[in-house]
Amino acid sequence: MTPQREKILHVFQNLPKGNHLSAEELHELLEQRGESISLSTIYRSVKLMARMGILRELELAEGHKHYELNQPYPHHHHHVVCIQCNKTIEFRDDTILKHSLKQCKKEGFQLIDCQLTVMTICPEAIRMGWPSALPSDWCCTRAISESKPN
Amino acid sequence: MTPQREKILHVFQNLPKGNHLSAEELHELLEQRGESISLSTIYRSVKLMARMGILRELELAEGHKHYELNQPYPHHHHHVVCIQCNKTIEFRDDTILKHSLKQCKKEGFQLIDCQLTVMTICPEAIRMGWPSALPSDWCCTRAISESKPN
DNA sequence: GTCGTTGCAAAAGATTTGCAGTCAG
DNA sequence: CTGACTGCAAATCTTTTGCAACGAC
Repeated sequence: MTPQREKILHVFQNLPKGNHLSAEELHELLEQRGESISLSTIYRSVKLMARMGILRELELAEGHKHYELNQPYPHHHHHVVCIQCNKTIEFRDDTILKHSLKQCKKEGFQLIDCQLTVMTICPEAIRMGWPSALPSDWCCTRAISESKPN
Repeated sequence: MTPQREKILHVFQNLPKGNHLSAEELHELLEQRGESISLSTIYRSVKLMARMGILRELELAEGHKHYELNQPYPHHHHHVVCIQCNKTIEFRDDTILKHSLKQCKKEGFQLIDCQLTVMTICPEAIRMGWPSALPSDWCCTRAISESKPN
């Protein structure tokens, strides 16, 4: 545990529920607080923490990874993502974890994390006539307004 | 449907069960068959097909995406991945799809695909004393021998 | 001193994009 | 002719790495 790693962990622990950060975003956020940490260190730290099971590495179809705390049982959650606009919704379903554990036991693997990612088209996009009527970069108004929550 | 897209689709349809290809691998494979398609077109095509729900875009912790056919119901499957060596095992569990559908209905989203990815440590790595005794690039012998299945 | 960690700059990859040429309708 | 698609090369973006310096023990 180094000061840098503590700061990073601290950010995630105080992140509003449902938020997740990319390495780049985490870097900017720390920059703004005057606690600047080099981008390399951030990449190294989040990767390390993900390997230790402290953080979850999320792949929400945006070309870069997002990280969030790997919450133990009661706060463990999964994601529904719109592949058109990347709008993301969290949901809890503890049976998923049970099913994952079952598979792990069966094969002798040790579980670190499990993520159910549900790729979807959001209601707005459907309403807009997806897929034919929509250019590939069209985005919900809602998703646009939420895309920079910080 | 263009000749290039048909060829790509054809490759996936004839891929042995359980295999998945990166854009790069798909490109090489077509090259070898003398049906060369430019890498750009491959990227554009697989992305398009993933958006249409024909292919699944898999993120199996290897730094690049893999694709496979998005099989409907009875062949739909999920993945257990070792985060140490990337060894991947497929498993079927149809209840996952049911749970995903439930969430989609609840929120009014239209399901394209759902993927449960279970991050684990494989038995070999545990036996080797993970995490302390293992360098981050250590890899199971089994995973090494399987890493180039084609 | 040694070992693990950091920051910087450079490198490495994977993926995307601009653009001109091609083809079907 | 128009619109969609391809191939090539260049660009972009994220992530990793080499290396010298630093700090704890």
